[in-house]
Amino acid sequence: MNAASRSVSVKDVAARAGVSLGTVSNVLNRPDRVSDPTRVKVETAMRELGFVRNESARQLRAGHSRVVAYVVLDAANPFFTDVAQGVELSAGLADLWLFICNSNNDAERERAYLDLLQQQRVQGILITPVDPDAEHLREVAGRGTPLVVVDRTQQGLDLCSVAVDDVLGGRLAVEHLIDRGHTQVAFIGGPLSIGQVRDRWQGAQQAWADAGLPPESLHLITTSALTVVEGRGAGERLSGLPSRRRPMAAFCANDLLALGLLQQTIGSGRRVPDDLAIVGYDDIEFASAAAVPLTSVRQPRHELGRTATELVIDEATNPAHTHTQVTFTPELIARTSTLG
Amino acid sequence: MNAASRSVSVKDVAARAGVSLGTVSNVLNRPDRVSDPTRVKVETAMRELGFVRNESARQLRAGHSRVVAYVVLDAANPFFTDVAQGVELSAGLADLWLFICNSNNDAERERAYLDLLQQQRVQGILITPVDPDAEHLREVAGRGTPLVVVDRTQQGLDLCSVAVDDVLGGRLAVEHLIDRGHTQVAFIGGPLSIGQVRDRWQGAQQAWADAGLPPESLHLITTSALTVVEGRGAGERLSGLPSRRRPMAAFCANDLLALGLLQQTIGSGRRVPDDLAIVGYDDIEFASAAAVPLTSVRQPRHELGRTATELVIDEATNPAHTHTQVTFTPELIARTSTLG
DNA sequence: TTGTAAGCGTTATCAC
DNA sequence: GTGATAACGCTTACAA
Repeated sequence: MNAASRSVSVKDVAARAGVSLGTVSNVLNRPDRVSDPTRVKVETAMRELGFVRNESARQLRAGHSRVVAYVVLDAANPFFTDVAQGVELSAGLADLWLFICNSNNDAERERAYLDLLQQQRVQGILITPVDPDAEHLREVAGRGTPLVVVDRTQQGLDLCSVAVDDVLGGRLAVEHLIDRGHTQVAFIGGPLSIGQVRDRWQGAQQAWADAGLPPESLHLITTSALTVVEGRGAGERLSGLPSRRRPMAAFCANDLLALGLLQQTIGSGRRVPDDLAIVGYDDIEFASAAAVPLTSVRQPRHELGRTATELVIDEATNPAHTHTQVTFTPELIARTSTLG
Repeated sequence: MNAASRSVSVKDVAARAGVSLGTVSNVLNRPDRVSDPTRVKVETAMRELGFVRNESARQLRAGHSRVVAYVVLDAANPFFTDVAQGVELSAGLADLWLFICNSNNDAERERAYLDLLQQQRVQGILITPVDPDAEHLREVAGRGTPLVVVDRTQQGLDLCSVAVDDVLGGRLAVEHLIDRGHTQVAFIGGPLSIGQVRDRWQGAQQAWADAGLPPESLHLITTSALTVVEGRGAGERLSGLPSRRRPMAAFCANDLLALGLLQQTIGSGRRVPDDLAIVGYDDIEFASAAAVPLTSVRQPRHELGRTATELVIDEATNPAHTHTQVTFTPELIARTSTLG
């Protein structure tokens, strides 16, 4: 029971039990090949000494680990933890354990985690990358660690990916607002260096053009991050516009922005959706639980996680694996924030 | 570049560079002892072969890893991801990397993760346990893996812990409501098997008794989980009470409950705080961003994470380490949901 | 049924 | 400055 002591090895257990080291290993790995009395002796010794198998040695021998890792952009965004839940579920079925790593939107940290995980020889890496085109993602896969990009499609065919059609998602959101009769709409999101934001904005523009509406009545309001605070800021900018030109509807690039916008709108005495209709994106749990339940574009979060896990396992175990790009279809969930 | 091929070892690099294996190791660990031309040759070989250090072998040799893990109760609760952020920050300073594991409030999963992490010989484990008195927590520490309990105080002195005084937190919340003139208050939370909930409820009762108010006017409304959905359910039960006996104020055991209650209250046409004052607990970001900014009891989340990390590092590296129980003081943040 | 020994990839010690 | 070698703890043939 002394934390400072060297850790107990199979050799120590063998000595204590008065058997050879191979027998101890047999107790651990093929208990049926060991006689009952011997087995009991060994198990007793293990308990008495507080033996804990050394996974490094095990893995060094076996050549692979029982872990998959998911490197997320932002652990505080419920969207990613929901995807992670999907991963956990299907990883568990394959007897794999999940470690979540937070890159915090920092390319340096992302790289460092990727290096560490490769060195650990994890079974596979799932990642929502800062930059899906970064060379080092391809290197990882090339060096033998299966890797799947989550929430971004890959243009190349040299990596697996699971994603949602964000252009379509943007379309759905704006078509819905057009259906509700809006002719002045704000798109709120940014920075545009984030691919997801770019795609949703593009979809919004397409829907707008298809409806024959003039481009200048679809307003772009960029933010510096996809957070609640930025959403409130965008609301203030919106309020500042002269009422003639002020959009009566907003499509936010994610739900955190939409929740911030919602709060600022209600807080300044205006009503949702009467004074401002709001559409979010992701359909996180807080969206339906908002003071005014939020219309949002739903992504199949658990399925993203599940599919990504299946792909990474296939890449790890199936010699005939071919890289696959899976795209899911988003769905608009209409609630009070646009329906009144 | 073939994912199926055996992974490249120092031996392969040595062969390719035409040097001995020891020299390759020197390039990696003491580059100053190697002549420039040799170093360049070796580095080139590494690049060409796509060499990735094997952490298992490294760790087997070194005896310890560069990882700390934080086992959380619920990865989807922003409170825990905020604590995790504090951990990441200070772990980074010690050149340690953080893996987040989600027990999902399941004692079985918690155990399995603890086993895996011990086997991995991680530098230390931080954990918000399902049951802080569980024997296996003590066993972990006893077997040599430093372990710190986060967000629960330990009665025994045989483990490190960092926590917030939840009894005091409960007091602060209810004293605030008493100050605002309330004489009928509901405590909403559960299940009471969760220690945090028990402590907050106890603090609430103490404040109530100290003010000389009758126990029957402090209503206990238990929930089956600390979630938004349960908060809405509690709101419905509250609405169902005859108006004479209906409390005009509620103290929720965490912010997720409070947000659910807030939504249900506003959604059913009542006003906050005029018809119902609400106090939450944790002060997560969504609290201040709610439609009615939420009065909440703030816990120093980042500091919890930071301190826990420092303790676990001390336990791992300082032979004179003594187990320490750190308790932080919570703080009431008064906002519109009680102030009007 | 049990014991012996080789080897996984790395690092560090010691000769050269 | 460089190269051979032992050791870390475990698993698995194979020998007894």
